[in-house]
Amino acid sequence: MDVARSEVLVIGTSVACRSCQARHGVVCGALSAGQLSELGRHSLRRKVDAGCEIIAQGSENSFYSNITRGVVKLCKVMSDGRQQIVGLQFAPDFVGRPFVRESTLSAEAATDAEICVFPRNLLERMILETRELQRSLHAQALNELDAAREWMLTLGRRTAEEKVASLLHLIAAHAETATSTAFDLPLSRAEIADFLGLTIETVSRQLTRLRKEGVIRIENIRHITVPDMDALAKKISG
Amino acid sequence: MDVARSEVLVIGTSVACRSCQARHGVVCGALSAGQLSELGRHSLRRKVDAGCEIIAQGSENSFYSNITRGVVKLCKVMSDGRQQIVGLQFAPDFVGRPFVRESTLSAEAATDAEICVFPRNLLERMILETRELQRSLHAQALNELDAAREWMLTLGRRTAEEKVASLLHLIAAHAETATSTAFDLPLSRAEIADFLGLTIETVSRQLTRLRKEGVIRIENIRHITVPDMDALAKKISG
DNA sequence: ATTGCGATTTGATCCAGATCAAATCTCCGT
DNA sequence: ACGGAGATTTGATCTGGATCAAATCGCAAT
Repeated sequence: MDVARSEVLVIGTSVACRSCQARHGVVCGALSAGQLSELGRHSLRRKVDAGCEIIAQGSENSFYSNITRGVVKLCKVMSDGRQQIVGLQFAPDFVGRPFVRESTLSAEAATDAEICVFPRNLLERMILETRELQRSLHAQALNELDAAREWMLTLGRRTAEEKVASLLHLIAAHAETATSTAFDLPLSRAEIADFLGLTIETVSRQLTRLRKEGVIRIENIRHITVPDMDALAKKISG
Repeated sequence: MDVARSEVLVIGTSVACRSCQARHGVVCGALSAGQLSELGRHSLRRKVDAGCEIIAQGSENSFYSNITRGVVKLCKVMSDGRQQIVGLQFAPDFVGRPFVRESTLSAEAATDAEICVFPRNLLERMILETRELQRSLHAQALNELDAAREWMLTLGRRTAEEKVASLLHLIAAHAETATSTAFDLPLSRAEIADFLGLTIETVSRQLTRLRKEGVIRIENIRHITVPDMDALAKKISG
């Protein structure tokens, strides 16, 4: 854990998990008041800056988290440096791979974020004890699997323009604004490229192409508006 | 269900699921004797030919299965015909997407196969009733998620030669022979292309390239031997 | 305001893999 | 054995996206 780039807000009190529960964190939302209090005593709330590595690829899975604010990217890197983002997670998702010792991917805050961290052993014990927690984590795993497979279609069979449009559509769907026609990109151009299996140059060219076609407006480098969401959707062949 | 291309072996007796249990089917392996008997009374064993569609994309999820023999491919197709295989499943995997009404992908037998089919409602009730079944399906979902993410790296960032080598490596790992240095391809060239996000021509060229390099021998169109598994692994940049 | 540096865009060229086209190979039915 | 049709391989060419190169932008530190 990169302590230098994170700030621990609360340690070792049952207060720690109130925030998760209030936000229906996948873990905390499934626990009884008593369990929540026990979890709270052993958990901590962390504020992490964009870019902070929460889990390192190849490291031991010694803790898990709930995301309470912000966006987390899941990334796999090859020994020669090529890398691929294999998932984006948003509040109130659970982050971690239960029941496996070593992580096969890294998890990194894509934006400034807040997470609620619990020790591995305690969480795994609670999963075994608590039907509702297992059910809730099972449901998240199935949703992530659906998302991963949808993304496999994008990676394998869509063109660069369709890929970029798919990403914008995905981000818009998770944007917190009611209109969701204007949103901040949680990813840099390089991260977008790593998500789409493209280069930054191609991402940039496709964004300017969508802009010239009038499908999006690039208010500034991190902020996009979509005048007509259907026009964007039409760019993604179903 | 494409009944024309399948053969129902046993219907409506508690015998039906013995085969799943003996093979440690993900579902049947998690049930008590009493539950197994109830499941057996409502399940049926089917023999399906290669190419038989088990679940159609967009259809209602009205039943689930255990694979007891053979290989099943999970496939997504776009309206313009482009398609992507998003998963391969082997015995004793469970096939289906619990808790979702409509299937977002199709499942098709890649080889001749046998599956044990249960009705949706019964299985979902048993999941809610039975810790061990939920645990077991949760574990499979997590494993499929790991596999899907590994494959996203392959789709997004590996070259055609690395992709083909990755596929051969994957198949070899699931081959049932003890040596696993010689195996049958469960997929045609077209299916391999759809799994790797390539065209059949590129798949064919990469296979002959690997053959000319001495990494594989193509005994016949569906049968490969790998003289030195490490040489194959070296073709896949980690 | 000015400098400096990383992020982004834009331009020029290249190339891995797609596309188009044609042989071969397999295997099934007669 | 003989057709014949689909599957596979091989060849020729094209092209979308990569790579190499150079502005330009954004913004934090001075």
